Parts: sequence; C-alpha cells; structure tokens
Amino acid sequence: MTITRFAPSPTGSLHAGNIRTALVNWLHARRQGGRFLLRLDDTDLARSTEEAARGIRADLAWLGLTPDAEVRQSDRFALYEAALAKLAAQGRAYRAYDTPEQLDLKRRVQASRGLPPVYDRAALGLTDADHARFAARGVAPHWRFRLDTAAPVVWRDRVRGECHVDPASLSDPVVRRADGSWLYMLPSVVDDIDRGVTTIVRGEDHVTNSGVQLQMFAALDAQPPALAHLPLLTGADAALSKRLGSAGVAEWRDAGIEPAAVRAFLARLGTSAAVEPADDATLVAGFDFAAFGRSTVRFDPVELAALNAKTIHGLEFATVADRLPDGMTAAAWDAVRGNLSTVAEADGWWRVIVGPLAEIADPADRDYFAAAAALLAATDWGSDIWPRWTAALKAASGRKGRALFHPLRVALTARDTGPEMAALLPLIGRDAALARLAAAAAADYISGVE
RNA sequence: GGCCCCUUCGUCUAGCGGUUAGGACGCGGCCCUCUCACGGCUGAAGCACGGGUUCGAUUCCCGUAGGGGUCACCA
Repeated sequence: MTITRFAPSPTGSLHAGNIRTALVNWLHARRQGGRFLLRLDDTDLARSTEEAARGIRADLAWLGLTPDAEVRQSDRFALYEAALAKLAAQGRAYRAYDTPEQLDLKRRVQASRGLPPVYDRAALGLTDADHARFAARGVAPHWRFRLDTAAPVVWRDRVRGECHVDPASLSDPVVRRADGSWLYMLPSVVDDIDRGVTTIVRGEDHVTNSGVQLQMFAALDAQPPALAHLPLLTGADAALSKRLGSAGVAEWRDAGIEPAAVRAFLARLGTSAAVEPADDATLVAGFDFAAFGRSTVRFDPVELAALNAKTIHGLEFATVADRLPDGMTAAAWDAVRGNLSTVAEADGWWRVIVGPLAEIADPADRDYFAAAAALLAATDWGSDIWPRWTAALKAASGRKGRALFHPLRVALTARDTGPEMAALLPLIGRDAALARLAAAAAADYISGVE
C-alpha cells in the first residue's frame, strides 16, 4: 500500500511551499488508495514547540488535508539508537570530537584554497586509545554517518527523472550530537523504514539529502522508497526572485480564500494541468507526478484570489449556508454568488436585499421614479416581475437601455453594479421595492454611489 | 567558490529533428446584457544568447548569460 508522509518540524507555521508539499503527499496517497501520515520532526527540542505542532494540525484541518495517522520523532529515540548501533557495527557510523569552531576553521582553509568544504574524516583515524583519552577527559563524541564515496548515488525521481548525487563532494553527515540529541538525517530514514513509507514527496532543496539518505536505507538493509522532489515556489516579484515568505493559512483565511481554492491552485500550479476550480475527486483522479515541471514556479497571490472567486461562483448554498448572514436564502445566494470575490461579501448583498438602504437616487429622475412606482404598484407581482415591469415602463416613459434600467438599479439597490435585477427584484419584494422607489422619487440630493 | 538543477507567450506548461510552436490563467476585441461578474466567440503575445552537429534545429552537443538549490552538530 502506498504510504506518504508530510514531515514538517514544529518550529513555526506552514507556508505555501510546505502546504503544497503536504497537498501533493495527500493527493498521491488518495490517488493510490493509500495512507497519508503527518510526522512531526521535532528532534530539535530547543526549537520545537507544542504551539507550532497545534498550529500545523489546525492548518492541515483547515486545508482539508487530514492525516490518517500522526507520529512524532521525540517519541521514537530508541529506534534511532538501535539504527545507529547497527550502522556503527558495520563501520558506517563513527565517533568524532571536532568542535564546531575547529570544523569552521577547516572549512575556511578549504575555501581559501578553492577546495569544496568537505569534512576530512580526521576522526576516522582515531584509535581506541584516542577515544579512551577523550572519555577520560569527559569529552563525549558526536556521530557521523560514513558515506560510501565510491560511486554516485543514482535514482529515478518521480518528477525529476534520473538524478545523480556524488557523495564524494559531501561531508559525512553528523547524525547525533555529543549530548545525545538527534539531527534530521538518520531519524527521518529510520521512521520512513519503520512506517513503511513508500514515497517521499518533498521540495527539491532535499535532493542532496536524498543522496545521503538513500545510502542510509541501503546500510539499514531497507528497500528505499520512491522519491519525488518538487520544484520550489518563489514569490511573485521575479526581480527579487526571493524564496516565498510567510503567506500561509492565516493570511488566506483572513483574505477570504477558500480551502478548496487553495487545494485546486496548489495542486495544479507548476503542472501542465489547467488552473481552474476543481473538486477533490477531480484533483485526486487527475494527479500525476509527471505533470510537474522541473523549474522553479512563481506563486502569485493574485492568481490564487482569482481562482478563489471562480471557486465561489460555483459553490452550492448548502456548503456555505452556515457562513452566510442569518436568514439568507438559497435563492439569494444563487442570485449573488457570481458577483462575489469572497463568501463574506454575500453579507453586503443580503443587506441590499433586506434593506434599509441609503438614499442615493438622482433627483433629476424623481418623476421617472414616481412613474415607475405607480406602474409597479399596478403590475401583478411574480417571479418574472422585472421583465414585465420594465417592458411596461419602457412603453410608458419612452426610455430605453441604460437610461431605462440603471436608475432603477440604483434606486432599488443603492449600488451602481451588481447581480441581475431580474433575480434581485423578486428577492427585494414588492413592498420594499415600492418604498425604495417612493424614497427615490422624494430624494433631493445624491449621496455617494458605491 | 565546488557540485546539482533549470531557461518555450506576462505566468504555468505541451513539444521529445521537419509543427501555421498547442493549451490554460491573465490581457485586448466582439457577442450576450441595465451594470459588474458569468458564459460564448475571437485576437495579440514565446523558443535567453553564441557556436557547432545535421539537408533541416525549440528539440542533440559545447559554451556564455541569467535563475534556483545545496555545500550546518537546521530541517
């Protein structure tokens, strides 16, 4: 069975790039009928917080990406210990004592000589006596994973195709600090093995890590999972070409962005599929790693907002009813939704329907409004009242086109633009319409038109 | 700086030696229409540059430029 995992570290809130990674993991799991795990990578106890963990869960819930299970690395240190012991027994992990300062100095020297800043493996030459001396002085070792530098690591990435990483250009990664705490690299592999993860989906900033981790899978006698490295997202400002900043769930929610719009947008962005409103079944059914490109993708919040509006235009009343103002009907929603950018804007239109309205009619049209009111009062009310009434008014007033219709829109809605009057007028109702026309006929000023 | 990756309309992409270089979003126009939006039709808009290879390069090779990633006792 396909098992994917989303593995954020609970050190902050999710951003667009993270969220896309989560979404793609979720889509792939759903597409394959598999499971989607949330793994909290909290090996860095100093930086990880409970608050961040709660925030991540809440964000995923808002996004509709509910994990099938959750694990956290801080519960699983014993597993890492066992794995390290296994590696040490094979000579694939070794103790070292270099201080960060010493390592930094080495790197500086290498850089000044034009050499790649790769760890020189000095600790590999340490004898038992050397280790004993460090121990006697109370200096504990940290542990490194010994890379096999004989040949490049090669894999067929689900989105990038054939990938190569040359371990010879990499340092043996430190996997455990002297104080016993764990670094990202090994625990991630151990958990992926333990949880039976079949596909790792992550950003392409991890490709060199994958080279290292593939060796760890092999050293631990595990079948390596499939790998899929997604191109990174960048901000809208191409000139700055900066990595995407903080935009995330909180910002979107405040801006009235729908979770469904985020899912549709992020699922298709950077792929050959059209960015358009799509329900989850469609997104899942159409999901394909091969549809992703290999180059960095621009994330434009304006495009997200546009897709959000389109998404709302297709939203059914039942799915938004609990977020609409009290009393707002399905008919009112249907009349109004095509003019919304956010669901919250429905509130303003509902107030237009139920009133009261500010008087904004043009006094030059007072006689017209009086005639219109009289005609409306004399016309049988019905759902097709607008076309019948305006046809009669056209004949009676001699007006046509914009001069015929637009003053009525303004008098009846106090707005210059909006949904079709044919749909709005029956909702406004006979009495309110007559009252508004009467008020317009009596108006002697124009206040600001929206 | 070393290594890896990328470069087709404004944006996301299709293309895998011979195409009128296709689609989507956005933009313009027209239609619909009282308005905005929706919808329909339609238009403008692209192969980063320079060398090769070839009868023929968007496509293959080399280089240049630009961009991204990575080189942590972060993840």
